[in-house]
Amino acid sequence: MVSMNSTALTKAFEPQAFESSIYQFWQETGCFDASDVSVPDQQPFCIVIPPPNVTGVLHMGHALTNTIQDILVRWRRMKGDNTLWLPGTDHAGIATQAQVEKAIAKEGKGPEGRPLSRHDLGRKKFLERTWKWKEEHAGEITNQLRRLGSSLDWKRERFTMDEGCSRAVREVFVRLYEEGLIYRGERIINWCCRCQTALSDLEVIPTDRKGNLWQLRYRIVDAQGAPVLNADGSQAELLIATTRPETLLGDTAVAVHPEDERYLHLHGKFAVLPLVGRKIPVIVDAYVDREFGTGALKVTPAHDFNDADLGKKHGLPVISVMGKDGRISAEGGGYQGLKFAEAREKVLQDLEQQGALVKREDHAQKVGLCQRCDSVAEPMVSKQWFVQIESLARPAIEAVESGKIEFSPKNWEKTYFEWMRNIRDWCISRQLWWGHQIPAWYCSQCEGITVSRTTPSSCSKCQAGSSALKQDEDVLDTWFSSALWPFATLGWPEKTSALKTFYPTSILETGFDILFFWVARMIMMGLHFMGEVPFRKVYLHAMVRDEKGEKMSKSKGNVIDPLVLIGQHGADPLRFTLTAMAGQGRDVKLSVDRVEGYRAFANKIWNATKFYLLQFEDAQGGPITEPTEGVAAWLEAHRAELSAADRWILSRLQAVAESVEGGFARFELNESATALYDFFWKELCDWYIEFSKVPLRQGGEARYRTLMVLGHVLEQSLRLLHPIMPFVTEALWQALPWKKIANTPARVRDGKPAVMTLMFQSFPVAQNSWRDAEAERTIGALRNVVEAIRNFRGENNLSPRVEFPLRYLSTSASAVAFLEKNEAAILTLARVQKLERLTSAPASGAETGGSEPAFEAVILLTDPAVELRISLAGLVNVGEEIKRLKKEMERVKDDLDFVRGKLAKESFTAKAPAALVEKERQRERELADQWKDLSQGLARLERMAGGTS
RNA sequence: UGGAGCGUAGCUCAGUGGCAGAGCACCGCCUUCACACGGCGGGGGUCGCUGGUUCAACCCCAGUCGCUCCAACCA
Repeated sequence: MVSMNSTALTKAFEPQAFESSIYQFWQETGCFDASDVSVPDQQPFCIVIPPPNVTGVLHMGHALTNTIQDILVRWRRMKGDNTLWLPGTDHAGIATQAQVEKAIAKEGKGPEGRPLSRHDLGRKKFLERTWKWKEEHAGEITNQLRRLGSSLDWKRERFTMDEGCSRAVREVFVRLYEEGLIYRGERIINWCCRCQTALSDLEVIPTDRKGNLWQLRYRIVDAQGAPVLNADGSQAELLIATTRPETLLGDTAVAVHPEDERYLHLHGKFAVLPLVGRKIPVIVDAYVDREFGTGALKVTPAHDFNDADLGKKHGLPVISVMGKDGRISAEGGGYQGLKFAEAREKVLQDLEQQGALVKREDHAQKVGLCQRCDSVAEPMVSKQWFVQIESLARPAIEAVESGKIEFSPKNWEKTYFEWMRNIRDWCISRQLWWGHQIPAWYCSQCEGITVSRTTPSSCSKCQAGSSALKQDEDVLDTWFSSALWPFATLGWPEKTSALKTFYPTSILETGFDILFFWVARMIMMGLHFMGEVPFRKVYLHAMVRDEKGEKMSKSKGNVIDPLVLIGQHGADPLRFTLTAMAGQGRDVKLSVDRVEGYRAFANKIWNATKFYLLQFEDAQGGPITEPTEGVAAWLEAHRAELSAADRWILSRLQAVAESVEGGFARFELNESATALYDFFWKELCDWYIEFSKVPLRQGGEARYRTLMVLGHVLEQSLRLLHPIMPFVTEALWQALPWKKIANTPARVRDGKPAVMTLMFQSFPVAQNSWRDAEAERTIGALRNVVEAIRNFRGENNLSPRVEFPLRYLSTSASAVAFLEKNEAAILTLARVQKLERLTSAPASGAETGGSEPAFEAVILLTDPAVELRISLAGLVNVGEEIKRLKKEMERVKDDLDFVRGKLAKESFTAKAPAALVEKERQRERELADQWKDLSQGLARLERMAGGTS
């Protein structure tokens, strides 16, 4: 048996004192380790981590996703599953390369005094540098995940560029190529001039920009180049509208709507491109919007996605006028070498000079920005590798349609379908160095392509030797390797036992922002290569924002650093906050106040446990011995001896266990969190522990019994809380006197030593036999009595130090019995001197002339049905009590009016359920009685006030 | 343009066809022997707006306004 050294509990919750040592204990004793093979009747449960960028730092989004995953994993582990949470990091092509390039640039100057670039180092040296950078930084984020408490199986940690993943990438690439699903082609793609690479559609963020809409005048000619004249003999012209005049250098057509009457006479004619002089056809296509601009548009197939489609449809030539450096290419004639923005100005100037610029107006437009660097992404034609995606998408759509994969929240399925059904081929080549180099070789002899899992020794087309072969310089999109994550990390393409045990994985938990980037692609690749979905359920959490609901960003300076919060308040309060606030379908607006509030909750748990332990040490009559049969069995055997409070808290424990389980199962973790918060604080601490002080003081059997109940409830609560707050619960659980290993996880049965940890205790299951409606009613009544007296005290600003006797009057035998039985609890909780039963209403002192109390407060209760009386002599002046009574009467009056109004309507009494009507009638009677008693009490007090003044 | 989500107390959010809830903040009283990171009490809301369904609507339906996000072919 491996155990932890437990130390005395500090006075208050101090997470810094135990978090790191507890994590170390878990990790060193193998608590996180999964087993490649489940034991009989053990379920596998697996989540693969969404791999964070290897050189990244933990932000709130990571904190949220990993908290949620850790909760699910810890919960399933406690339920006895063979649980694997697989860690790893992503090489993050562009992001990482950019970091290293930045570092190099700072280091020195290259030729001509420019900052040193990767090209000065060369590919080999640069990659060496990047690997070194990766090794230096990789530990940072994984250590941060540890600080959060993540129970990841670190022995299986993977990296998207490790040997296994790289092999999987090559395998997938080659197979898809052989199946014709990967091709190389010259097509329009998004190009980031700053990052100098192609981007996929997803990596370009459409952004609103203020722009202009210009109208340009084109001259119309016929096929022979002769001017076309209007009816009046003037030169026929066409006005087109454009937001990007500089692209006209590459225009190969103008387009109008086929039914646009303004342009019918131009069908089959040609336009002369200003500045360039090229004769281009007027094409007709229903795609053109007649309402927009002039209803005529210029077509630039090389630099606009829609125009590319049009060009393809109409067989237009593609003229690329922009280079990868973001400057006009040789095709641009006199504009060559200008940057796009410069070219625009020059083109406009020249057009104006020629009289071809007709009009300029303001126009809001969308400009695509590079996701990484925020610079404008230019559509241009380029030779790239693509995945032919449609045949991969089809089964991926079906998998969700058929329910083999379920999304939560469900409405994301709609978004998923929408995207998948309109999916475009995926550009997978990137002009970077950091990443998986494309396993394609070009032959200098025959120009053939050889695609191979390993470096080929000869050209597959002409058999030329390896010296004739040159590997493609480009690397694959980072998301290409991420798409293989669920099976590559489990050993694919080898048929490993881990793959057999854990694929398909159970749940994929991530943010909806990478639904298309990652989730959809994993589904496609998983289905294609494993023949099975990669996961059964997808849970998409919301975004973490600041307390104002704004996206956290470095530039806004509103970033809340999870590590700072962990340092200040501990990992558990942060985890609890994220859990409590992560309701489905709603952004998480994180406020530090909230974290502080839940730190107080952790402190509450801490002190409640301390209270219990204190009782243990103070036991009178020798140390308390553990029942040999165990606490749970003891409780079962002694059920009949339990008090109402005992049965009540045990009943409530079942209710909270059910809520917690339900919340976890339905991904409504906030429900689990709030159920635990309310139970632990408001029921266990505020009431049960207060009740328990009476029997604990009493000693003997009552004390023993109470310690059994309290110990049991506390220990079960720690189990229920553990998935959300692993550190503090483990620290406290280790300090408990009696612990048994309750279940036998796989690793114990493997013959390794068992570990004494809360992590492996069975997760409480609600037991209906402990549900006790009668006890819940009793305690409810008891609370009513205590609260009524506290309320009286509060409203009269009476210090708890001021004790007074309480007298009561009741015609209900059960109410009398109830008060007699619970006298001790009432005296303690309401701080009452003594409890005295009256058999008849006392007359006021003035009426009897005797020694009866001069005047009394009257408090009416319906459950229990009693009239409480508190002598006011020396406590409260009559005026104050009259005020209180009047306020009370007002409340009763309002309620009574409401109920009577309801009952007065025949439509209600006739159509509402009979039970409800009866309930309302009952309520009306009670309120009427109260009203009567209160008015009598008030009249008496007013007489008294009159008499004494 | 289409789709989704959200509008409930000063703030952040739960919530249910049957008399509106929590945390924080606020105001009283209390250093009561687990906890001042605490205890007890209190004030505070036309549940965005307008209609409809219903005996009964914060909840269901239709519309409307506002905010946020996503997908987009209006150059």
